[in-house]
Amino acid sequence: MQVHKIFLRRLSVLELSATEFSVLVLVGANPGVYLRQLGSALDVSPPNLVAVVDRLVQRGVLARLPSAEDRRLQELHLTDAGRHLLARAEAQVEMFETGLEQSLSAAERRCLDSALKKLAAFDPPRADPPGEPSGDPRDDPNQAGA
Amino acid sequence: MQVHKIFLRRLSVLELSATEFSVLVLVGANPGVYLRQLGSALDVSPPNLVAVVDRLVQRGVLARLPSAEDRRLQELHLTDAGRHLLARAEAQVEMFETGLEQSLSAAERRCLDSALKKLAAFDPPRADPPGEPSGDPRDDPNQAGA
DNA sequence: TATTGTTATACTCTATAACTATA
DNA sequence: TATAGTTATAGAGTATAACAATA
Repeated sequence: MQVHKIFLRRLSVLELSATEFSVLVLVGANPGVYLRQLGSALDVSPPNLVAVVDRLVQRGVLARLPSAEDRRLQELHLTDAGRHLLARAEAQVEMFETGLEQSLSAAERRCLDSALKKLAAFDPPRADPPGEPSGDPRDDPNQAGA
Repeated sequence: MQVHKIFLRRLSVLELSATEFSVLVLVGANPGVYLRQLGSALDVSPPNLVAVVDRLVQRGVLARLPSAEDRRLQELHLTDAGRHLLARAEAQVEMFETGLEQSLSAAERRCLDSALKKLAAFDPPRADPPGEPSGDPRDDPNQAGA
């Protein structure tokens, strides 16, 4: 979480949130993606993504182009300013990641990587004993005690 | 982040947020703490903590007792129901942590621990080149490009 | 004058229902 | 009817200013 905070601070230098940065990266790598595709890739619902795209469009870094085949769709593209901003952001992030990597040895990086992969794959053993979620009637709330 | 999500899901079984759980743990370990002390320990501002405490008091797990010496202060204590809920929550968390630990070998745990400690201590090299934050006038927003 | 708990307020994120225009 | 983008709205989480009571 500490590392994530520093990552966000780096992006904030360019007035970008993590979501906005992700949008730039994904649109840059997939010119013409549709809003819904972008949203499912980022796990952001369409209603919430509209505001993000709006802001980036008004900022002049993103453009909505109507699709020729299906007039419900709109292709998302980076503008020239968008490509420039993305390049600056990626430079910031790369610098950040390099700094991070250098604070660990090669062996530590390998070990961390493998440990985190295992933790990310962790599927918790279901352990809901037949006790009620919270409305436990035996929990009569009464006096305090020091 | 994935692990944190699972942690939150465990607590949600008892209808507890991470902050609420922290409050129960800290008040349980420090009976009589004041709201401001609690807030600075949790990095939650007093205005925001009031609502959290309100909810736990109304739920019957926390109690506000007026301080005898300074009538501006209020001691926070767990009720009997609060101690019971805390015990259940700690059991959930302990089960969760045990599951996590068992998905790694002892060597992996040691290595992960040391690597994360180093990353948490990471202090980013200041790298703000004399470029403007974002209002760069040379970023004239113009046409898109596929 | 300073401090504790509190109210009010605002701004971001997130989540859901419903609308429009297309298909 | 189904889908894409959109609007409106509500709920959390977070941040700041200001207030009453007390020191």
